[in-house]
Amino acid sequence: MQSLNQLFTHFENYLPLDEVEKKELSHRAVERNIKRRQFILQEGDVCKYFTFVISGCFKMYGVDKNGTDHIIQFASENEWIAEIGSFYSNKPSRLYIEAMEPSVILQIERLNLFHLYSNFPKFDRNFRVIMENKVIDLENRILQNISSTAEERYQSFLEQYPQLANRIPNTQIASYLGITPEFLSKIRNNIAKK
Amino acid sequence: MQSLNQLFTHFENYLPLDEVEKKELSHRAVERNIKRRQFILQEGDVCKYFTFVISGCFKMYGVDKNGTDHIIQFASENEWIAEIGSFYSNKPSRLYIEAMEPSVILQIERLNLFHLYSNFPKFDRNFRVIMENKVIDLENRILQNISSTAEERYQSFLEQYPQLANRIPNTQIASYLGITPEFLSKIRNNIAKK
DNA sequence: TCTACATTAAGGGTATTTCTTAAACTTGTT
DNA sequence: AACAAGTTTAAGAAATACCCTTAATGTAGA
Repeated sequence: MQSLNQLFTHFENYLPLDEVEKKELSHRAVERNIKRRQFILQEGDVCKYFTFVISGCFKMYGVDKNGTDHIIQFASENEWIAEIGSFYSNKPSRLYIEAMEPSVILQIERLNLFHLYSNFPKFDRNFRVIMENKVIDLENRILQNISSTAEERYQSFLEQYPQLANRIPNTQIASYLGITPEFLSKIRNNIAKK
Repeated sequence: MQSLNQLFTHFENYLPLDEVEKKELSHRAVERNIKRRQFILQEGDVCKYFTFVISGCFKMYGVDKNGTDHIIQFASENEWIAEIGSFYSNKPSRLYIEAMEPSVILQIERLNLFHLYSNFPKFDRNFRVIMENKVIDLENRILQNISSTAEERYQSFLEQYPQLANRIPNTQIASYLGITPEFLSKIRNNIAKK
């Protein structure tokens, strides 16, 4: 299956899987087609899957008391997305994960992932490294958030995710940066003037 | 050694170590006493150690172009601290790690940690889980940062880290929250009035 | 132990950033 | 064609930074 090969290739960035591991993984990952605007996780539900994006794009976000969305993470091709807290604790999620484009994903259920972890230590290793990289990204984003103006944050977003910036609406970028769409529009206007 | 027992106990929260693993770990962890204001990592240096705090308290922070500190993380008893990006890539760190109190730590060097990972898969497992928990914390903090006012962020800091709040100066809390000390002072004044 | 220096906390006034609201306009979707 | 979603503009309001002063508290050295 094409999608599985893409996932195997992804693991080439870490410790590559051997044939037995590939076979085990292929038995435990399920491919799904997701429509634009379709949810793969809703607030109140338990996050049952670790999701790998084959094609398309997702956002994970929380909704505040005023009904405003706040995007914590985007995930596009070859990225993992899950509400980890809910996934491991089996408790209801406070977050949503929603497709921003028609997408294809591979999903691994909790017990299946546990099986891989327990029988093939390479998965512990690879996911340790995947998580470490996520920690690095999140710490950088925190530093940005507490030390930079909205305009600086927008500029670094453009530098860090040039592909995403062309793909998703500015309203969503504003939500990710923690500013209003109106203010982002003003920022873009300022930048254009320079 | 007392410190090592404290570290072994910490691993009881994950997959507890067996005797061989404890022995290996004890050969590869070095205890150090650190003075208040002493750095265990400075900007431009490579982060050579994964550090476990036995007692005392540290901050990891970046300094912006104006010379202002921005605290990314505190670490006190039984917490890990490292500039992971620098540690694994062997590249110079952009961050500092500094003791806020006289402290005792256990440090593991990169190659020693790699040895543990490679020979005792339990370390991959345990650090995978440690990293996952860090990702959960960081994602919560991001959500707070992009969705709440400074006063709300301060209130949740007090709820989440009541011990720390009594231990460290408000200037440092302000730096962690991404606001000026003056503004935090005003927030505290507002809260007191209620 | 005492003094000197540095750090911390609080407060006031002004400047800047960012939000809110509302409307008009454009683009995309069905 | 019709509706929903995204973008822009603008004015006033709120949040927060910046700069400065004073007072209290810690800390280190003679």
